[in-house]
Amino acid sequence: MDKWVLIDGNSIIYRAFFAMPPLTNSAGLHTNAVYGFTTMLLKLLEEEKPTHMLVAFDAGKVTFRHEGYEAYKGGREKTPSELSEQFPVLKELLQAFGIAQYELSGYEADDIIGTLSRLADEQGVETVVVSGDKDMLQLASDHVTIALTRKGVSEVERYDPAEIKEKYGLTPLQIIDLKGLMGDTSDNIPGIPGVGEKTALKLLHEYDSVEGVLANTADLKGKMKEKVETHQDSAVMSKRLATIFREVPLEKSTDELAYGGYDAQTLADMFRKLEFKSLIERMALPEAGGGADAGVPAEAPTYEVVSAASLGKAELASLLASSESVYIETIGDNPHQARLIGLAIANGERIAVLTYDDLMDPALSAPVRSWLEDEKAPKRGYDLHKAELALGWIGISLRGIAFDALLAAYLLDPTESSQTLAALIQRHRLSAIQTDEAVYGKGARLQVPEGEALANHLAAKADAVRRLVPLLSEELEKGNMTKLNDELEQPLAVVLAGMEKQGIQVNPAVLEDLGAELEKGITRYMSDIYTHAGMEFNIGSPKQLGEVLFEKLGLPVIKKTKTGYSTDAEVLEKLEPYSEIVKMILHYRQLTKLQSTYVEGLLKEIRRDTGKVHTYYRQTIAATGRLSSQYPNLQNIPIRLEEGRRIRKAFVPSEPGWKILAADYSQIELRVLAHISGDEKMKQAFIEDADIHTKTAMDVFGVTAENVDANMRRQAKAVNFGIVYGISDFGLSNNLGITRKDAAKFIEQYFAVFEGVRTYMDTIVAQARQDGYVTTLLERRRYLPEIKASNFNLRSFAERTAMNTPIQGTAADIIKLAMVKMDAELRERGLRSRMLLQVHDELVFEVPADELELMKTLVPEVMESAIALDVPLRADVSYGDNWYEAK
DNA sequence: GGGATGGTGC
DNA sequence: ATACGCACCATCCCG
Repeated sequence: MDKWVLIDGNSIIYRAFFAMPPLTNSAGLHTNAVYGFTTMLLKLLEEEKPTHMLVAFDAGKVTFRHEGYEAYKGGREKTPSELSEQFPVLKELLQAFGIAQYELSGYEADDIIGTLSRLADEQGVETVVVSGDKDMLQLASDHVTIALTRKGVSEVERYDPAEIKEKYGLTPLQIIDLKGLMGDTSDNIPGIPGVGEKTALKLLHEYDSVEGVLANTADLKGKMKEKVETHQDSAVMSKRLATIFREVPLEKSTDELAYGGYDAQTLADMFRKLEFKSLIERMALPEAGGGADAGVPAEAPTYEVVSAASLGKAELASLLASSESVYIETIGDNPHQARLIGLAIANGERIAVLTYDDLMDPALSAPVRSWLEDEKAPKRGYDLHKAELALGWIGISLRGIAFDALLAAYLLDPTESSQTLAALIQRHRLSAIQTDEAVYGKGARLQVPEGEALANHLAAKADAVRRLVPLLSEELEKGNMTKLNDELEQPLAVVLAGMEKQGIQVNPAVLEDLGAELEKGITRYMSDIYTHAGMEFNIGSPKQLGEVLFEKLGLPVIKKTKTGYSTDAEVLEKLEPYSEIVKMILHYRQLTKLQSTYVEGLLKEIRRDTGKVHTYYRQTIAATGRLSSQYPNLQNIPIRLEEGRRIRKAFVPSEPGWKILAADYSQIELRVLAHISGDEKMKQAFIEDADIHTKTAMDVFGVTAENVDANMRRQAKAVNFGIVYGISDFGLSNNLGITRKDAAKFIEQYFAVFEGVRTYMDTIVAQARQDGYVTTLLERRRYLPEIKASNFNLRSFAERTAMNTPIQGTAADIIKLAMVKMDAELRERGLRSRMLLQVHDELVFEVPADELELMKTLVPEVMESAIALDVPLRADVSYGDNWYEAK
């Protein structure tokens, strides 16, 4: 199915020029209009996925419209040189994109587009016309929609005939009449003086067209009649000028508009010239600078793709023995439900591909299965954690994972948003492969190809992995992260997969009972809220809620969001004194949150076959090195409020008589801070195992332990938290509800006591500025380019990150170490106890009765000895019949 | 389908 | 003229 996108080049570049702030590259070339144009192009490419594309330009100054009306487009300001110098640049850029461009002497861009859109109509090709000019609406039809720039350039508003009808009450062709009547000052088209949009629309609704109006001047009255009658000729001429000419003698065939995608290297070079660094990043274009070796040619494959079925036994065995990489393809985000598509195994010469069906054919796949399960056969791949789970659910255990390109790429830059294989190999300037989206489609249009197309794609990925492995290994080595990868993250991936496959039992009856109870509360609050408001509305809609609270009930507006009134909990708490309805809304929110996210959400995640939920820990998401948890997220199960905490009663052991045992690190982040800052006072506090917040209060307020009241401790606690997050007076003042000045004083007092902490904060920021990155105790790294930004916000954010990441990241390192050690310990001791969950500073196990006593001491022991710091680590352990009881 | 808003955890 | 760090997921609402 073809899709054409036709762009009015002149119109868009003008819009872009005026919409964007001035921008120049270091050579002094203005680039703002080109930049704006580019962002619009990218958006169009992504959203429309055109098969054909054309940017049309006006050619020269004189067009056929000037014949008979020389003043056409007269009175326009001369194009500023800052813009005119960008035209040739834009044309060069379009070439780099591989997008066709066209101009024809004597015609305007409108006319070229009008002619093409006529062809599109005739051929029934779906087409989008992009312009900033409302005139274009006359081209709208069943097949042609018009996208007009709204504000800026990248935002467009689309019009089909129905929408034009709705907005103006006109057909597309009547848009011409509209302009005939009202004129257009920017094109110096006169229309009928004194007739604006309002009047013109009224006339057209009555008489349909310019001709209709002129034929019925008798019906008109007074001034209006006079105006129309005296300017009849002007109206007719204006209509003619406004009519887009749709019979331009094009010298281009529509085949020449075909868009085949851009060459990443060419585009990257162009962007580099323009200094569009953010776009290079965003599009994951090859990084290294132009020069002689720019433009890595897309090499012809150096390998042979074969179906495993076509290989002889010996051939397959030899390939497996010499394999350098494996790519295992799954479709679907949740690996516990992902569809296994197939796999490709590569050595330098040959790549064998097995489809899912091949894998399910025992005769054919036996050697491959045993290779996959062979601990001693090393596998180098991409996202083998996910592969291990997907394989696990079809009865194949993946063993012998030696290297994972995804994991390595994450360690090399944990903030990189796209770690897809396609992005990775572009970053390493290897010859490109197709993106998954290009091969498989997405969303509703997801369609996995069969046969050769699939085999080639899997093979390309396996080969990409094969070539990436040595590059990534070397980079890890350079970054001192080989050990982190080989001895912590990689082993952890296997431990995590084990926990996830094991899953945790959830008792649905507990959730259902809780759900029924919540439902009652929700119903009650809902009706109370309606009564109070004097109307029914959707309480869950911040928009409607805002209208009720701030317009109907007239409560004071505390805070606004981009789109309207803010109604978050912080705002509502401030509104409590004004109306009883506020508290009801807060309660309603609490209950519906529990109901939808935790009761219904969790029930949906229970697998019928196991009665368990199997979360998926993602190891390559969080910039600090923490894990994240999905499907369901088991790292944010409520605990703070009793109502929510009861959700935890549903998490139970999977075997009768077993217990849930949980152990959590006490103050691990502050202990880490004490260690890395070396602050003597703080270290001493932990060595004495004091209550750190009380101790902080004593030191900061200069009082004895007995004189620390609850409020002082609360404030000290807030400061401690602030310190961990990279403190600012603004943040602390916000949190404690005190003035910024007082907060600043508070922080100053804190630093006066904990001098070592102050020194650490200063040093780490300076170090980040010098190195461009910060590290954790185990050499995990995070780059902070914005630490040098001139923008205060960006820079401050980077500075806080520099303070926080080593702390949060080291804490993550430590619990990860504990997990790997714990897993080994359970194995070596032949225990049946199972590690099930990790919640950042907590580990959750299920434990048979006869191992309970042992585990109560073993778990904290392993956690506390995971690493030796200058302060002791402490883990508290508890257990019960469910997660709630283990407190 | 995706952005905005809001809320849960550590 | 100023958002203390890191996540995931629900609903609403617009296109």
